[in-house]
Amino acid sequence: MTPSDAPAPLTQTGQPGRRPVTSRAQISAVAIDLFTANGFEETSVDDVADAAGIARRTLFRYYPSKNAIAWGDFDGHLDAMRALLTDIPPTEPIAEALRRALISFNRVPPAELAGHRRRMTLLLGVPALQAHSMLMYAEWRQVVAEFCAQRLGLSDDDHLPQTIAWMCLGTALAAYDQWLADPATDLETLIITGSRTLAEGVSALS
Amino acid sequence: MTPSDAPAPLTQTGQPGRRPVTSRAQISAVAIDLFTANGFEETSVDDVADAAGIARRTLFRYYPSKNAIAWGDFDGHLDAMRALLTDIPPTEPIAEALRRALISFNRVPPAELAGHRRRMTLLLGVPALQAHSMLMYAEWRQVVAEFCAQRLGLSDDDHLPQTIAWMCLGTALAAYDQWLADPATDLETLIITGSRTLAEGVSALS
DNA sequence: ACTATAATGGCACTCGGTGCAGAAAAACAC
DNA sequence: GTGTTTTTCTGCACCGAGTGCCATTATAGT
Repeated sequence: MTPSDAPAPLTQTGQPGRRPVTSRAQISAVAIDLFTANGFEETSVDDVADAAGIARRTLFRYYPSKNAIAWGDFDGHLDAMRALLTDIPPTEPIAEALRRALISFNRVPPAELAGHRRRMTLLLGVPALQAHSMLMYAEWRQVVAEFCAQRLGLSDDDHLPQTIAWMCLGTALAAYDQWLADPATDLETLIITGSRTLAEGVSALS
Repeated sequence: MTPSDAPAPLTQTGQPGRRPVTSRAQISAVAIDLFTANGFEETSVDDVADAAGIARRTLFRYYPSKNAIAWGDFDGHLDAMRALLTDIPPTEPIAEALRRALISFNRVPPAELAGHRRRMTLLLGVPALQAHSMLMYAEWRQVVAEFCAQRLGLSDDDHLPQTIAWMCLGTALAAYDQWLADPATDLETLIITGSRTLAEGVSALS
């Protein structure tokens, strides 16, 4: 969740060599415009390259695939999530820590909210992107699993941390689905509600 | 989880027209052999078609994509999951119902265990298949969500049923990952362990 | 033998993605 | 300014997945 665009591949001033003509962020923005307006499948990579003012071949040097364009800079946000979790004091119970991290991670400035919504509509709505997102989520889950493992004195790839990471992902994505389906809802409220189920479990329901 | 091969597109005897020369199940079996032996990316669709003794064009009439071949007949198993859930008596608490369904759904006859393992190794290990699987999981989640919604007197697409469905999926997949990583583990035991976290929540851990 | 039906198979085409080699821009040295 | 080095951009040829179209082949029934 919460991908977006950041600086990324910008050559330092003072370095030799030709300057990049554009940026990953700009390409992603242009592409999302096209995808939203004309549909993802209906928009070819050439269309995006043309709109971005670069050659097709160049586009594939900024992004490894058409799917990846829609995500923009995700690695940057992964680092943010990692920082968020490590900054939480060890006194905080693990369920509360995850709840707070989920909320902070998915908070977006009001100015970016509309754009964020458009992007997430694509990522969670277009089948090809739903599928591709699985690969992004895997990295995100790993970050959560590392935190849980550390807290529980286990290894990253142990069963329990991985299970919790999956559940956190589910909590976030279920909230996003609701939020996208109904613009009147508040994403943060949904995440808080979901975190309750995450913390208290399914047996607390019946 | 737990895909496999079933009859699927077999023309009824007594019908006019040419008989199918093979079956979805057979194609999937042949393909998994190739994928496992030579790698998924390294194996072309033509390779699979040749090994199955049919034309490339014909292969795409059995399966809509290369990715789908690895899954075999999933819809059949979806129906099984649906039946499993509806057969559980309403007196059973929801957490217990989900636990039992997860266990039954993922139980495989010992004779098929080795093949199942090979298939799941591909599905959960190859990036392209991990991604594609997301689309299968979506249908599976929907089945679980429908059950939860009915139990809780809510709509299929309400927040809570969808959240629970996501968590169930996570429980199953985390168990599978562990099982594949270490052949000595028992899948059912892992699912039972995961179901505990699902039922009791994360706050029960610290 | 003739007809209707359903599956197979070949061909050409689109599109996503890659390897390669050369052109273009920028910094620096002289 | 000329030349060198570094980095990016671009065009081209190529591969593999997936599709539309149409002819071909096999089966059942008359």
